[in-house]
Amino acid sequence: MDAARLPGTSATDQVVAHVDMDCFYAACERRREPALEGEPLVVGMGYENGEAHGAVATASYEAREFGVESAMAISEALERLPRKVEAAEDPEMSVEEAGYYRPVDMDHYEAVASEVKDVLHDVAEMVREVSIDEAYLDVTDDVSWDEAESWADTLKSTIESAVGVVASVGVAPTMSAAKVASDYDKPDGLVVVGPGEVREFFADLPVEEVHGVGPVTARELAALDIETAGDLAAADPETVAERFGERGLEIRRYARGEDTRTVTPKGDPKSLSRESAFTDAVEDTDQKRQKIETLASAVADRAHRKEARYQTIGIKVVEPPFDVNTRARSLPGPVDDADLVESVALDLLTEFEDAAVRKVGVRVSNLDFSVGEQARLSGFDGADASAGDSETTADGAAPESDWEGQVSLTEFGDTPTGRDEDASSANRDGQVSLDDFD
DNA sequence: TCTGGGGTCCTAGGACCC
DNA sequence: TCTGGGGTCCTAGGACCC
Repeated sequence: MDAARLPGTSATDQVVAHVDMDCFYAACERRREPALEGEPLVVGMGYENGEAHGAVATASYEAREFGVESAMAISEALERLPRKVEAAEDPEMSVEEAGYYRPVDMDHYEAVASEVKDVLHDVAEMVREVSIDEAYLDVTDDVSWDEAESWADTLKSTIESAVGVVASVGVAPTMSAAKVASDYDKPDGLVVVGPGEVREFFADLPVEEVHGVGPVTARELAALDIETAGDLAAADPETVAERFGERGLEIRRYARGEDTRTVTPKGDPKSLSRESAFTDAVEDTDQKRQKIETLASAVADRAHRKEARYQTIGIKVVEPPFDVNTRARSLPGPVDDADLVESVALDLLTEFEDAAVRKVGVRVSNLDFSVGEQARLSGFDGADASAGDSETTADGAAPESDWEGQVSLTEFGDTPTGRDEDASSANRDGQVSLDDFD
């Protein structure tokens, strides 16, 4: 709480910039296809040229004029904004009232994003990359409040000339205010909110603008007559806490301009997943199993490339209309084993054998980035190869290798208490067999 | 003619331990 | 036999973000 904010170390002393690329996917498409400049442009996820499935990932501002919005079904977007080619062939349609559609091409966007990130790392020591098109910069030591606006303007020009895409930038004393500021005057925005101006800046904004307030919370807040960020800032903390818990107090603090978070680099991921939707709901077991197998192998492959081992394997099954089910199973210790991901995922799927399913996903979590090379390099000589306390192993036996050269799972009981018994029972014959997980 | 896919964090209840 | 508290881990679901 406030006690943690000692004088002189308060997070409100920061100068934080939030950089948010405008319509990033669309901007990337235009960069390599300049004819799209100024035209209504929709980039669709799960979209293929000429098809109508998928959803809108990004709509250019010109496309938004036609009512096309992010996350909208492509089929609906097409009703509001037909494809240019079709409009050209149909005398009933006006080419003026049509637009261009492109499928998402993540590899390309990643490449452009890395050019942007290079610029950001050039101008700031501390950068937190939030997503492909968004980052926070801590420039406290380099930029005074007097210089903030011209500094941000220079940054915007640099990005545009070096990379060819446009960013909106917000500068504020806190991360939450900087984020709102970057969004305030989009596109091509530049908003500086000085220290002491944050509360006033928030006051009249709709409460949904506060980071962490989504549709559900906004609706519940409205029922309490809290409709602006100013209302939330002034709300009775006990009422908010009672209704929304700790999260409620947090969004209230954000609305008050109180945000003690500091800009730190993004750490290792907590989970990795892949999911995929069927064109129509599917009941056929083989189709479901096949998709799970594909996703399992993709997830395992990604984890392997990232040198992440995982202790929990899970699936997600979405039943129509949007009934999300998740199932997960934890292993006695972290593994890197594609076959195991597949067999556990398929086993978890059996519960949904008869269900109509519109989408499935596979996820690995409880990730461990620390042990992989150590286990290999240490040669299983009894050194602590895990992040946990191997000396607390129940039987005190020396580590032994099991299948695929991994350290015996008994070594990975992750707490000194309680878990070792589970681990050794899964390992009763001194070897881990796949049967233990099936 | 029905909405991608990739994440994070929080909460609640049960199991289990001391 | 009944009664207590503190703590961790696990699973499942939900809200939110981009």
